[in-house]
Formats: sequence, C-alpha cells, structure tokens
Amino acid sequence: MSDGSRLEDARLDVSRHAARLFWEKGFDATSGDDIAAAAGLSTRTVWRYFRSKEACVEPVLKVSELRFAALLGRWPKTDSIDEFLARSMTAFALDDAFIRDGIAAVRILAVLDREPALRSAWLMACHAAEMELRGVVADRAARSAEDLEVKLCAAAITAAMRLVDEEISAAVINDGVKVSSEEATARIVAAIRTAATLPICDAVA
Amino acid sequence: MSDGSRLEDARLDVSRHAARLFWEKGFDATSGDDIAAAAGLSTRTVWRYFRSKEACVEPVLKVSELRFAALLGRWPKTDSIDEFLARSMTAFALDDAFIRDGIAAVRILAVLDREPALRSAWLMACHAAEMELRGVVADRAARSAEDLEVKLCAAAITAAMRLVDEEISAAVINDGVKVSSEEATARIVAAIRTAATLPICDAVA
DNA sequence: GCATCGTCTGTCACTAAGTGACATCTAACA
DNA sequence: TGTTAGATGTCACTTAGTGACAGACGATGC
Repeated sequence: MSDGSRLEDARLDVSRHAARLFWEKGFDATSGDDIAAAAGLSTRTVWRYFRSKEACVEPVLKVSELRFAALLGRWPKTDSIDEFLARSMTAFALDDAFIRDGIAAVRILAVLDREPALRSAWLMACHAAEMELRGVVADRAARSAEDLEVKLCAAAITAAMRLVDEEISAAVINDGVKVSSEEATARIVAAIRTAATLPICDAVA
Repeated sequence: MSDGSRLEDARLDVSRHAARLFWEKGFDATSGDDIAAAAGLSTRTVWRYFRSKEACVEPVLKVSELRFAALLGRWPKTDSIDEFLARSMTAFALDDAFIRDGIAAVRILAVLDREPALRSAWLMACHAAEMELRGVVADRAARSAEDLEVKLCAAAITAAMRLVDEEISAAVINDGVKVSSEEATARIVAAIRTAATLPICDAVA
C-alpha cells in the first residue's frame, strides 16, 4: 500500500471519530481538540488532514459513496443494473467496513436539517462521488468523461442517489422505520433508472 | 418590506463584497475583517449574518438561482419551457441586479477547482434552489412537493443546471469564450429537458 | 409627543479554529 | 550505515467566530 493510501486510511480513521462525535455531541459542541483526542493524534495533525472542522466528516461520508461507485465500475456491460446489483449488493452490503461507515453516514444524514455544516460536507462528498461516476457512465456509454451528456447523466444519477440515501436515513434514524437491504437496493436501482439520461441501465454489449 | 427582508438585503450586500474579495484576493487571503470593512459594518455583525467565512458567499450565489427558480414559478402551464424562456429570459437577463450578481457568481464558479470552500458554498446555494424548484415541479406535475418523484425531478434538474452554469462560467472566465444570452438559455433549456424525470417541460394544461 | 419595547449593531474580551516554523522520528533507499 | 523525504508533535501565533453588554432606532401604545 502506497504512502498516499496510508494517509488516506489515517484520514478516514479520524473522520470516523469526528462523525461519531458530531452525532453524539453535535457539530458545534465538538472541538478540534476533541476529535484529535478521540483519534489519538495532535490537534495540529487534524488540521493538516482537514481544511476545516466540517471537512472532518467528508471522508467517512465519501467512502461509502466511492465504494458504491467502485462497485458500479465492476458492472459488466452484459448486465442490467437490476441483474448486477441483485447479484452483488448483498455481498457488498455485508462488508464489515461498509456497514460500520454506512451506519455513521446514515446517522449524519439524519441530522442534516439542523446541521448546515454537515449538509455542506455531505454535498461535497456527493460531488466527489459524481466525479467517479462520470467514469462509469463514460465507460458504459462508450463516450468521453468530458462529454457534457456524460457529466449530466452522472450528476443526475448522483442527485437521485443522494435523495434516496437522505430519505432512507431520515426514515431509519428519525422515524424508526426498518428498511431491508433488498428494499434499499430496489430504491437505489429505481432512482438510478429514473435519473439516468443516457441508456446505460440495461445491457450495453 | 418586512424586517426579515431588509436583513436579507443586508446579508446579500455583504455577500456581494465577500464575493468580490474572494475573487480578487482568493478565499484564504480574505479575512472576516476585510469583508466587514468592505461592507461598512463590524466584524461581529458579519459573524451574526453568516455561520462561517465560506457561507459569506452563499447569498450572492443563491440569489441568481432563486431568481431563476422564481421565474420558473411564473411559467404558464400552457407553455413549453422553450416558449416561456424564449419570451421571458431576455427581460430577465437584462435586469441590472441579475447581471451584477450573475457576474459575481460566474467569477466564483470559474475558480471552484482550486477553492473547495467556494465549491462548498456553491453546492449549498444549489441545494437551496433545489428546494424552491420542488414547488415548481410539484405545481406543474399536479403532485405534492413531498412526493419522491417530484423531489427526484427537482434534484436532477438542479444538478443539470449546476453543470451548465459551471461549464459556461469556466468557458467565459477561464477560456475567454463569448456566450450569448440566447445560447446560454438554449443550453439551460436543453439541460432541463434532458434531466427532467417528470413530463413538465411541455404544456401541462 | 412621550414612554416603552424589541431588534439590530458595535464594542470588548474571549474561545476555538486553524497556521507557520522548527525539531524529531521513522521508513525507504543507496 | 548514512542519507533523505515525509509525517508528526510542540509551540507560539493568527484568524475565525462567540457571548455579554450597552446604545441606537424604529414601531407601538397611550
């Protein structure tokens, strides 16, 4: 593993602590010193890792989105989105890290209405995922990632997935609703299908 | 004009100064004191108006988007998006405040790649516009604004418009390309048409 | 017309977010 | 084994942002 990746792992670890503290104490009541102490490193290093306190939560929000984008990057051209996710989402969603980071993310998403700083971080995480999704769309559509239609398709899909994530998180955490993995997957698939502006959801080869 | 509106006007005025300073000096090199001095009020008041330095630029980014959303709110159900904007976009785009704030926004959008704090503010502004657009979509689709399909449609349209705004801004400021009002409108219309997931772009009554 | 009230603002002192400089440590490399 | 590059902690600092208080001003009621 390269040094860059090791640093990314370190940032993700700190981000997990930040997310837990933001969830337990609230954003304003959590200090940079709190985050540093929880993560076991100096406050200076926290500010080396993150450009702002709200940015501390971005990596853990981003990692779930990027893992999902990477999963979509392994989507065979011969499969529809339904076929592919029906087959792979269960194994993907059972992954330990995914569950742990997913819970952290779901908790953060549940409080966006009253924490603009966390919404800001979430929108930045979604934007990063959108950038990754451009590659997936470009590949399936056999077009350049710089193509405006590819960018638009990726942006629309990302927006749709963000909505579903927020809805499911609010339902689960705030309203106590139980949502099965299959149901969540079905809603994600439906959202991707509805939002996709290029014909990439069915087999393309 | 109510007090609330007067305060909003004050915040917008400060935001215009902030945007100009962020553009001229860069985000990091601009202090809260700088913004306060330029706006002619105390630093304390700047922090009463905004929750963070990056949030200072949100109002001026938001106002263009919200004005456009308000314009779409006046879109007759008997018109297509093309008909309506062909008729109303010129007068709308000639509005003095729109031009001034539009230029400020375009300049900010041109530097998003190297100013994550400004991108963060821009994404928050787009999110606010998305909330307004839900009403427009709900009205045209004769559905509730709480309907997930309405939310999804508004999110996809907002994402598409954001991309076009960013592309045009980067082209105009960074690449020196000239984009006419008619051309910008045509691109916005095309983006809205492509992204809309509900049948609202043509006459609905 | 004057008193009262609510809200906004500036001042002041302060906390917390975030930074620059320097020294130390450690892993990688020759 | 020595060198180098990069990460980290410490320290002192700047800047972002806050709480408390007093004054100003417009709205309201009598």
